[in-house]
Amino acid sequence: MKKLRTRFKLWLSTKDAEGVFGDGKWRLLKSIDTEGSLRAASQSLHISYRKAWGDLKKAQQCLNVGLVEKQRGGIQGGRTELTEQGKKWVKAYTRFRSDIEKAVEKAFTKHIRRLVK
Amino acid sequence: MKKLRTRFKLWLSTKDAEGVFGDGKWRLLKSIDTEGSLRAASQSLHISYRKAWGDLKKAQQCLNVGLVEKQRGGIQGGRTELTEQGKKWVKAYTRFRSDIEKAVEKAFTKHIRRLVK
DNA sequence: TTTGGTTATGCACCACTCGACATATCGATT
DNA sequence: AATCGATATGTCGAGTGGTGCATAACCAAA
Repeated sequence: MKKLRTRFKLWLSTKDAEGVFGDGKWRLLKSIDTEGSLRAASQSLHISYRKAWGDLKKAQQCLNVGLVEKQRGGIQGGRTELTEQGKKWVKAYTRFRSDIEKAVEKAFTKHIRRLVK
Repeated sequence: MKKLRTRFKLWLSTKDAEGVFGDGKWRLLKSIDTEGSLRAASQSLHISYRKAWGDLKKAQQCLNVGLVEKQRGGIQGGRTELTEQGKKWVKAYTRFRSDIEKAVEKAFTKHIRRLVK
């Protein structure tokens, strides 16, 4: 028997929209926070700017929350920063995700490991 | 703020293959157990027989475990039943998944709910 | 031995997602 | 006002996974 590893995906949805927030958008927000711009964040994550921009738009629209503050123009072209709300979301989701990660490992050990042996 | 719902996907992988077991294959095994055939199981789950067959093959090959016993021919055409190992997998994964489901709800309440409020 | 419903498997097509482009717009600084 | 790099947004093509045939093999019962 090959060694097994757990995998999981976690996200939030509304009645109208699937995937309004999840690991991808969480990583995006974190990256925006450290990089200071949407473009730099997308490059850092190795995803297209197009996708990053779409994801961010979707999250903000569906959650109806201002996660970031964007600015266009200027000599640096522009910037994107997390709002206080955005930072709160990152923190909360980080803890949320961490709890699940631990639970997955624990449950795997408890229920699957012995079966696989 | 729209009401949020948690979503998660759970699966197991090896170094060589992604998704050797997970919610889909778990549901498939459960359905095989109640339906008695792969065809009936796939119809019950509203997935194509083609996919069900492929999923089952992949799980058995990658886990290197005999999850089902199949029989072809006969007046009823054939049948597919879970082996003891298959039943053990279903039970173990059921408990595994249930633990995660509870953890997700709990963590959501703890970390996200108040933020959304 | 004919039949019928299932397992077995390849292949073409389809829907969906994402990435790559192509532009357009913005605006503080020079 | 000219510049420069980021935001904003549509589109088209590639990759992926699933569906829908098509077809073969199987075999207990009639």
